Amino acid sequence: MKEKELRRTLAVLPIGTVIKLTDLTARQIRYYEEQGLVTPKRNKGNQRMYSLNDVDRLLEIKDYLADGMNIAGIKYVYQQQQADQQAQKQRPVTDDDVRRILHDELLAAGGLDHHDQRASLYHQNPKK
Amino acid sequence: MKEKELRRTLAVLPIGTVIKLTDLTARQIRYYEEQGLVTPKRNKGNQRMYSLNDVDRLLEIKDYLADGMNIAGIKYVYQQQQADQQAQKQRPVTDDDVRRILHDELLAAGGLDHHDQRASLYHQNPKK
DNA sequence: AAACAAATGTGAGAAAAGCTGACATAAATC
DNA sequence: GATTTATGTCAGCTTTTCTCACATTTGTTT
Repeated sequence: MKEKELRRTLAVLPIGTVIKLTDLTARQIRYYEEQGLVTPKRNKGNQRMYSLNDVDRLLEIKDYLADGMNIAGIKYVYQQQQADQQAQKQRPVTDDDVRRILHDELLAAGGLDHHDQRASLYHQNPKK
Repeated sequence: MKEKELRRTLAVLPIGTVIKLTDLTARQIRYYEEQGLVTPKRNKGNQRMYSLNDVDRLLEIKDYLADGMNIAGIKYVYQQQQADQQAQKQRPVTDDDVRRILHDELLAAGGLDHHDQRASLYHQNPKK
């Protein structure tokens, strides 16, 4: 997984932050979770921790609802997407895939901005 | 400012998250702030909120300290960097700069992954 | 219209996390 | 051996988050 994606999946945002970022209420956010639309991690104290991807997901949900779709509909959309992804995994790799993957790898290799090798968010050092 | 940079400057991480990310103690993090090495924002409840850039800064500080540098030294380094940036601002724009800027802009224009135009993390909608 | 379901509001009581300020301590430096 | 530097620890208080329950609103169904 590329470092940018990693950063987007890090569950580091408490619900208060998500409230500000999405302009949803805590009640709404927890309700959408109850409905299985988002699944935040929990910290040691059992508090919900969200990733940037979760925030995007919540903004999407907000949009869908504003469009008149109901939660059952949204649930269906996400189930469908997941099914698509599963199917994708079965599909054999084409030449075109190879080219695209190679291209992505090159971008990733050149795009890092770590300050040095000793300590980094994404590659933890062994404890001393 | 490009959206990636924007994301890195968003002060959304409470100290508990930063502790996990940096493996520093709360005491250390607050002490470095006391020494002017980081300046987290505060939320409405007066709690410190850190950005990803702040986290990088803290990891840097950790490295410097591990290298035997003391806080006065680190302070000096950051003052120096800030002075450099100030000087940079005075300098006129060269042809090379223009090329680099144009290149960055193009990358940014093609690299966005917003789901749609209505709601987004980085361009808030007007309240209804 | 009455009843129902969906989505959200609201409040209580408890737990977790964060704050400041003070004092303690280990290691390095004078 | 006295100071300074960097960090640990504790106490008392505030803020945030948790779950659970009940209320309200709006659109749909009998």
